[in-house]
Amino acid sequence: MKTPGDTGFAFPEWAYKPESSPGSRQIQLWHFILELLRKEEYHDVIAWQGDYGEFVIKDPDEVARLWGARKCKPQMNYDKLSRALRYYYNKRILHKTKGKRFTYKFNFNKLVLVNYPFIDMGSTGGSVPQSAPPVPTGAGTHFRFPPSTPSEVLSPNEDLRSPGGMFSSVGRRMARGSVSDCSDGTSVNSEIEEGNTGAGEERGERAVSGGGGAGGGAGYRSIIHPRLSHETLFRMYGGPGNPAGHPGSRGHTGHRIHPEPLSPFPVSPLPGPGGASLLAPPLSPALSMTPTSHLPYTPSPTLSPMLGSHFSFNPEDMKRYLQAHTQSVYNYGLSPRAFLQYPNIVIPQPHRPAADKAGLTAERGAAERATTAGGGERGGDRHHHPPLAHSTHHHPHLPHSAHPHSHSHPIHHPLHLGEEPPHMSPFKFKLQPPPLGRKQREGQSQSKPRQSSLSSGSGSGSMSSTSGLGSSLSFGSDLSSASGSGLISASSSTQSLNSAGLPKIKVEPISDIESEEEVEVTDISDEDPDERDEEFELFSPRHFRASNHHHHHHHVNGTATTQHQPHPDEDLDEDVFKAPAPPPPGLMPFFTSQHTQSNAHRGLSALKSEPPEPAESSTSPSQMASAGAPQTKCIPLKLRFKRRWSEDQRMEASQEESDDKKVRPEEERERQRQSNGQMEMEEDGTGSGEGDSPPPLAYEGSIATPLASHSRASAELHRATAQLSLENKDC
DNA sequence: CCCGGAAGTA
DNA sequence: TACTTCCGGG
Repeated sequence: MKTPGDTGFAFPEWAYKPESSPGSRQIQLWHFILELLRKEEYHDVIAWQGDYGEFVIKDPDEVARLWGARKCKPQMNYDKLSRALRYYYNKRILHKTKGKRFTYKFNFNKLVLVNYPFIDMGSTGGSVPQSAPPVPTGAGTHFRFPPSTPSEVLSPNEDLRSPGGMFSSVGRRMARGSVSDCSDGTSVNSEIEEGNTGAGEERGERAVSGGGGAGGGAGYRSIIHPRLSHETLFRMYGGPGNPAGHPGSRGHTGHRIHPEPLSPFPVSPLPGPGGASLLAPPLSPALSMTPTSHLPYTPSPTLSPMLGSHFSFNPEDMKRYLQAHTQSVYNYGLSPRAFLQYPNIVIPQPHRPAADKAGLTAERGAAERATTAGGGERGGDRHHHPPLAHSTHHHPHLPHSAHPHSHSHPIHHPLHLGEEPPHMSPFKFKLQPPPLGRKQREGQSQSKPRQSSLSSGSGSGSMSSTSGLGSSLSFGSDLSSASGSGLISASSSTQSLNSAGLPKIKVEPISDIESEEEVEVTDISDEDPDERDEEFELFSPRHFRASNHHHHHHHVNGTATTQHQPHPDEDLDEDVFKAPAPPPPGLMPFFTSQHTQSNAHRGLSALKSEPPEPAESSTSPSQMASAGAPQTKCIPLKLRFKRRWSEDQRMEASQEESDDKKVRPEEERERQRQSNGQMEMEEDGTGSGEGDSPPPLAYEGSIATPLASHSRASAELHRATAQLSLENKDC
């Protein structure tokens, strides 16, 4: 069967397709929507509003018209367009915000991650639930993926054109000419074109093409959140101090960690230029990749460019990446899941950001024109965001190739990355308290299951985002996972990696862990496991979960155990993408720690990583479940399901879940209804694949692979990832 | 308005 | 694959 493994982490095709074949690919609706959203000009017709990633189509007809123009489908109307949008539900690109007319919400997890794996949404808000992007009203702010600016900077070579540009470039393109083709041209392009805020950028059309390979690893930009950003960024790029870093800097100051009330996205205001916002280095999709999902489309080998090479990561890159993540984890309590992928790597200790700030330049700002708009919008929200300026001129330039680092940390062996011994100690992650937010939200939500919600306290119908959430998301699940401690010695990475030595990661357990777990467990059962998961898709658990689910849960006796597994398919789907990698044994434990463990445990067990200590054992949910698992059992399945559903629906945002339909609706449902107990079964086939043994990871190979491949791969990746070009020419 | 199946197109 | 078109149903 497909082992996802082999593909490894391919993203769902849809995610990058556009990029992959820029020319040919037609623009996708979501790209288009984003494009419109990012232009203030169109605020009258469509704008960010409300929660993270939520946008409202203020003028459906106009949007449809524009879309139709873009696609040369004069017959387009909102009804059709909306149908297309509805298809995104399954893809999880969007959700409908119920109750609000013409309001939809992006699931950035999927989108962003997909496109920019590196971005850590998590870091950001840690909290950002999923969609975080844009700040709602703020014009400048939005999240422009690609800051318009600098794109060039980075990629002179081009591969990436996109980083900076993904959208921006796209937009630009569209605007420029591409759109025009439609005869009627409804002005679309023109409109779009002009709009761009980004005036600053003109960017010369990018010379994109080229593929110059030169870049080597260089230039990726990552999208990072402000929080991480600096450091991370720097790391990624190389020296902090260097120019490269500077561009983006946004955050100086303490960065806005706290999101403004309005903007969910902590980051949102990316600094334009330098901020770089969000781009992710193409490196490894794997890591973050989480995303995807279930799509029916499995990752076909075909698609990804990378396939051939798989992903090869340059060790360096990986390292950086890891560092970044680590850092984020460390700092923000993100889940470590990322690391799974690279068992061998030792993660350097994250440094605390404190210092980094220095580097940042400030954003500057300003450009937003937003002010004017007022009339149209609904009023309420608006921006308060800091203006961003595009600093066009000073581009940060980055060294694309020039990272100082590149050589600086040469990696001897790919595997060896972790030269520095990670300090074990520090690595515990205790998460800092999450900024807040999500939990509250969750709480609310939990309390009120969707529909009923009204009653609950929210009082006002919308809890709307801002208010409550601050920034963080719920770490709940994540946390737990994160917090877990584990000691791992990667004993064997199955892979060949360790040739030299494997780095081991050791995590020290934090005392509270257990408690957490327990709590978690409890919670889960009670509350809603799903929710958590969902929320975090990004970070966490899913990976683990996915695979595990099926297995260990089983009906353990009635107890459904942690997850209910209502939708097996879902899991599967996700598995496909997310779980793909068999967790490296060694690591697993690490991650596993909490609930993770449970998941992990399946894999691990096979592998036999170190067993958690006895004490811990208690923690693992699975065990608990099996053991006594009182938790779950208490709740009737139906209830759980019900809950789940309700939540599901209610959480539009949350995303996932709905999969079942797509895949095999019928079966699933039945199962759900009937047995909760066993639905998993099937899955396991998948999951287990063959045994637990994880399929070989793609990256492995790559990693192992010498640089050569990597360069190529990276280029491809970059390209793919980076650019979303939307060309439309074809009408 | 919104949903989603079904069929068709490229 | 990603819609586009049509459409019945809520």
